[in-house]
Amino acid sequence: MTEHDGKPRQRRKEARPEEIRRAALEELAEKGIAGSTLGGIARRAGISRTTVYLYFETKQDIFEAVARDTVERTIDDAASMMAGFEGPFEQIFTNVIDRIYGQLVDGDASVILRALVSEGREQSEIVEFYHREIFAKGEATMRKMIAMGVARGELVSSAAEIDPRILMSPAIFAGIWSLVFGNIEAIDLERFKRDHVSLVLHGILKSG
Amino acid sequence: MTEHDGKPRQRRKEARPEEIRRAALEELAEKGIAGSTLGGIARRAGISRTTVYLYFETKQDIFEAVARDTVERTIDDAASMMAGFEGPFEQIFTNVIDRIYGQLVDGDASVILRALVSEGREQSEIVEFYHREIFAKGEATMRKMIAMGVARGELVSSAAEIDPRILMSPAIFAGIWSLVFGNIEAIDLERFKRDHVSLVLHGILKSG
Amino acid sequence: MTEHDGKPRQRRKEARPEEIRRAALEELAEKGIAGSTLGGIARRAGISRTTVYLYFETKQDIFEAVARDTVERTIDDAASMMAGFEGPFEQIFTNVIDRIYGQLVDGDASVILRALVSEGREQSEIVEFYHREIFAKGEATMRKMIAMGVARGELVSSAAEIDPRILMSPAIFAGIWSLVFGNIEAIDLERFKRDHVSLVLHGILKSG
Amino acid sequence: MTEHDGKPRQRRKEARPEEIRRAALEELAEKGIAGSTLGGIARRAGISRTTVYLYFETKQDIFEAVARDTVERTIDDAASMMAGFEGPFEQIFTNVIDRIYGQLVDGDASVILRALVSEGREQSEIVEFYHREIFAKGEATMRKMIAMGVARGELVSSAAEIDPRILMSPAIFAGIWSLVFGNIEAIDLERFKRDHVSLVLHGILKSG
DNA sequence: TATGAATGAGTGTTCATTCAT
DNA sequence: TATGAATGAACACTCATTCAT
Repeated sequence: MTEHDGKPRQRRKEARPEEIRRAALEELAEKGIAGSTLGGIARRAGISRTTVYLYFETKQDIFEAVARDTVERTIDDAASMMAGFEGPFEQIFTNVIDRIYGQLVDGDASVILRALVSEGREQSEIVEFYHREIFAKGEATMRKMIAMGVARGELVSSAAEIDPRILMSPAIFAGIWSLVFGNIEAIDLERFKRDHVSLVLHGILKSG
Repeated sequence: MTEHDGKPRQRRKEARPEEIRRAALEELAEKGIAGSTLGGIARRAGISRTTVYLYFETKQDIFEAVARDTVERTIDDAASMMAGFEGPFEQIFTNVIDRIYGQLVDGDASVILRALVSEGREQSEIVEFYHREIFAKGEATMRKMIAMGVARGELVSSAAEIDPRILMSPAIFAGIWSLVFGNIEAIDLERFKRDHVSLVLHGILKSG
Repeated sequence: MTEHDGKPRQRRKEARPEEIRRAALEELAEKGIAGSTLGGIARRAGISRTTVYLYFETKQDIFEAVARDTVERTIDDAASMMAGFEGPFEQIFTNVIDRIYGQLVDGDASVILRALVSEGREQSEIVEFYHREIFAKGEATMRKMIAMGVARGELVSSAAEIDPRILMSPAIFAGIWSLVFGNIEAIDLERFKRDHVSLVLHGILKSG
Repeated sequence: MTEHDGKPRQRRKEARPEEIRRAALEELAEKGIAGSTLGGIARRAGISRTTVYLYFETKQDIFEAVARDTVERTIDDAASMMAGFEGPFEQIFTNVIDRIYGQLVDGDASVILRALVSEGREQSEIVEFYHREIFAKGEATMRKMIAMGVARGELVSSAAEIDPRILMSPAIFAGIWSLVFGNIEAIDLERFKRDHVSLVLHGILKSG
């Protein structure tokens, strides 16, 4: 039994890499990184197993490409985030958080996140890449945003000291929760986001 | 070359399952779920590969047992958390958060967490188990704690409405971060915890 | 389709390695080193492909073992050659040549010889091994024999200067000829040996 | 990544087959017959893998052509050998032997020789071809030469009975030795040739 | 003529699992 | 209880060859 179903050979040089990446992402989402096979990817892409090797040197390469691809889109999205640095802090922050959820819960990034957690060995180049390109940059952006809020007098000055990753933790949590427990107990995302923002802004203590 | 190295065959059929579980946890921590093999587990346990089958029906079974095991210990720990429901809310919360970090960042739970994320298929029984026994209970506990804080007048009344998972998200995040990026950029855990608690309590907005 | 034909599992721990080596030698003889597959070896040995891995770590290992094995037997045989260092030179030489043909033309050594020629990359450990254990030793033995002949006054003194490999070249040639052209034009071995000995002893020039 | 590197497409359909043969010979010399790939040949020839199929039907065909090609050159060379059938036998023989070494040790024939030994299946057409065109003819030539020597009274009459292949065996041996052990222990070719000729002419026995 | 795209058949190797003792 | 022996299923990857332009 072979992967592809014997359709006439189609020449799709341009489109293939993208198709393969998409197929790989699908496979990844469904089977996890351990369960993903080249055969599965090929089948999803509608090509033969060997054709994959025309575009990628190795299985690892495919997944790295997928990760990079997703990263790039995430980065592009992040860049557009920067643009909206106007208005009151609350609005900006809400906006940013919204974007993060879009990527991490609904978008492809959640699949990559899972792969990262699964295979995350420290020596992996892709892990370093992700750390450098996504998390470090995201952290820096957050820091800048907070500094701005402090400068404007909207935030308490101690806010500048807080580890910015804490401010976005609930989004990561939501992404993982959806992956693992999504079908058992889905998160009411809108509410969750609202609570997230509200907590970050006001805390829960009475006096403040 | 076989797995076990011929150590004196100790007659401890009672202890075996526990030994295997411990070995599996080690293997899991070191190799990740994809890289874990029965042979590796057997070697660590000092027994032969086939002996494992006397105690567990399948590889999957072992890991489920390990997860359950860890869960139980986590639950016991959680139970002890309940005891300390005295003093001001801030102190209680700090205490609880401390425990969670202990489990999720330093303890065995992080290994299970990774496995959960890696292999987490919704249909998996172990996922349901984990959801039911850990997260749901943890959520309930948190909710109770908050309700208490509100009742005592320490917390804003709207706190009772907040999804309690948000309050512990940074801990989950820290656990995952340590697994994935731990060697690239370690988290200053004490500071992170302090920031976590502080944020949850006060938020970052000025007026409060 | 698997290799072995579904016979009940037989436990033959002791005998297996030898059986596998024999199977590998067969396969080697029939298919050459390029055409030899693990599956073929397994089939010949009447076991499954994976069983081979219980006894050898890699395909390369098998062939090295086969080569070593054959070498050892050849060496043992060579050792027994030494014993016969009595009688007139002509007789001794005839004896030795006889042995060499036995190994190189009829025996397993021809198969190894072919493999050596086929795969003989300089870096290969097995090539060095063969050179050191077989050819160098053989050369030394020949040299000793000739020196003895000279000392006894049976051989011209210049014989001691001749590269001893020349004296056994026809045997190597016959071995290779049999491998390559054996079925097209078989060598009349008895005659060939007689001619070989005669040429080495008397040459073809009239005066002498 | 493709094989050819986009050099200006030269219109030389005449030259192509020859170029491919040359490339194949290179590949054969470097990688051996097992390690030779169509891709490698194409790359060396500076064309694409599929272009090869315009000139040769199959990989096997290429190698047969290469062998034939080399054979032809060897035959041409052998023909020129014939011309020099003047002078004393010793000189003629020395000349012929010299030529054989030139082909078999230094020349392309050694590469073919190795391939022949490696893949030499009896049913192979190329083996028959080689046997018929090279060895049989060489044998005949040698036989003629010896007959001449006997007729002239230079050689013992029994020389006519000797299998002529024996007389050239050391050359074959030297060719193979160089291929296999060349890097470990090179042969001093001049000396080897001298010894070879000397042995064939005089033998090593004292009285003669 | 020339080539890039595509593929089927095959290879060595790993691993969870079963058999026999 | 414990284990060594054995195996089937699977997988990543290679390569000669064909298709379509």
